[in-house]
Amino acid sequence: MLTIGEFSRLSRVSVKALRYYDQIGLFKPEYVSPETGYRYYKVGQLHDMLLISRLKQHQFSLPEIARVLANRDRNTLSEMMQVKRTELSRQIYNQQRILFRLEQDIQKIERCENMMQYNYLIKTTQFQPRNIFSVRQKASVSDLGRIFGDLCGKLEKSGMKPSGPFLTIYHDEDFNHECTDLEVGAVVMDADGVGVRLLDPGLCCFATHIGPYDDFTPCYTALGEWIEQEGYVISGPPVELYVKGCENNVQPDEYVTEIYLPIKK
Amino acid sequence: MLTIGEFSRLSRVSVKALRYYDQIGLFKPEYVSPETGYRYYKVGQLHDMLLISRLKQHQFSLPEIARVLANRDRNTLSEMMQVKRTELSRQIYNQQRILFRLEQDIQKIERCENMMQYNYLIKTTQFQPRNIFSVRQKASVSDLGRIFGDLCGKLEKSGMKPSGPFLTIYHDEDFNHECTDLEVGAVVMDADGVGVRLLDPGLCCFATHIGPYDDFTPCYTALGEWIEQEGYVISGPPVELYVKGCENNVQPDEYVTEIYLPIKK
DNA sequence: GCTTGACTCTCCCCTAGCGAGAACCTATAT
DNA sequence: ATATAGGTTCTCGCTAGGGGAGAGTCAAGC
Repeated sequence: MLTIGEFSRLSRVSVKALRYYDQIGLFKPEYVSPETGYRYYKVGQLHDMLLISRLKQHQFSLPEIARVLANRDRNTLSEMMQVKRTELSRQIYNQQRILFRLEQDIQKIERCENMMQYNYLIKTTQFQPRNIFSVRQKASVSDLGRIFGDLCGKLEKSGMKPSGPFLTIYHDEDFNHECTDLEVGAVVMDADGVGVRLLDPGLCCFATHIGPYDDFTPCYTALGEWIEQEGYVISGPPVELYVKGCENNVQPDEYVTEIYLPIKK
Repeated sequence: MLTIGEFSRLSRVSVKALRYYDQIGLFKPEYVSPETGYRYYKVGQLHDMLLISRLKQHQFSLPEIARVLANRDRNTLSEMMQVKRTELSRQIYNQQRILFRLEQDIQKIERCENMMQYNYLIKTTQFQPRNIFSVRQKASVSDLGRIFGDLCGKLEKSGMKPSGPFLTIYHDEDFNHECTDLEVGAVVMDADGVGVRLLDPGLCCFATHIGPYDDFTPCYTALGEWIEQEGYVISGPPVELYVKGCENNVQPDEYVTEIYLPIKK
């Protein structure tokens, strides 16, 4: 039998982690002295620990590891590894995008520009009623691309063709990046189909944003300031209208997006 | 004045986060009603929040953001952004390595091999006394590369040339990936220099590991099992001897490493 | 004035452990 | 047999908030 320290050295897992795994029931020592509380492991347990730390290296969460340990067939494991792979490569993609934007901001600072400066134009307009074909669901903002893919599939199946830009409506009251109440859609001509609805008309202010889709937050901020200045109040969920996007074969730097906020006095 | 929900919508920051920032003193609402505890923000605060969420997008920690807000000169910010950039690109590199290893394991599973199988050979030997030139410090395992760089610099300055492989001794009793007591060194001939010391001789068992440096854990496990089988006890810190590494111009797949554990009956 | 629904508050638990501190246990040396 | 060193135990606080419960508050409509 090995003490926790000996087991830690052989398994290259910290004592803290071993205690924690015991506590949550993921991996228990062979024997715990009832008097002293000391944990004792046997050498044969090293193999299981090896699997656990391998999975941890692959960025499995502890509940996921527990699931692997519970049903030790090859299929479950293989499936979960595939999922991890896509998850991990998406993470890397995101990190790379973050790095790119960080470098852009570094350059801005070195050119003594304001990091937060953006090009936008705020105007007010009477929002025209438009027919939109849309799906609404709770999802993460980073899933928007996938949701648009689904939407295009549904559009095609319904036989409709978009006659105007794609758009997103943010229905949630308090914004949450991970899980927000999204409605994504496209402006269509034909109104006699499933899922088509009229976008509420009314007074709006909107900002025109030129550039990639990375971050529209400054537009929202500017709109908020403008609304207060002019003495209006927000009266509905914001709408993002992708006037010129990748589907128009233009570079991200030339994307045009309009961000609408319904307002009233 | 805006309620927390309105401010959340305009700044695209969750209500939870806003409350948390208030709690830790990072970003406080303009006014808090003493009776109801309701938080009220003013529109002008949106700009500061914009900076905060931008820094958060760049993966700044909240204490780091607080430091930026405390001294708002361009130099501090620029410096911290540079640091973040190197940090982030290192993270991406690590993620890519993880992904690569994950994919290797997926292939192993698909070929119905055991994910944990490794090639190693366990032998016992009388460890010869060797002169080593070494530095000892507490550091993270992932810093080993850097520490070896330092060591090479010091070696050159001292005029000594390594006559044998590089090595690492793990002095910590309980292993900790982030901060462990490492001694890295190289075997040298000349004994009359600073920092040169004799490696303790004695009975050892060792495993020869062939392949990249990703993970020696299975070797430690195998050594532990062998030691128990043969009725020995570990009597000192483990030593990793990089017999054939990148300095010998061989591919990672052909690296040879010997992992020693001092033992006694 | 009252109701109602939307909004907000605080409090507690969750991630995957690390770090520090106080108290207890074990093994070696005398 | 005991002193000492060093390993081991426990608990609390920390990251950066998310999720949910239960209760109080605000504003609009009747």
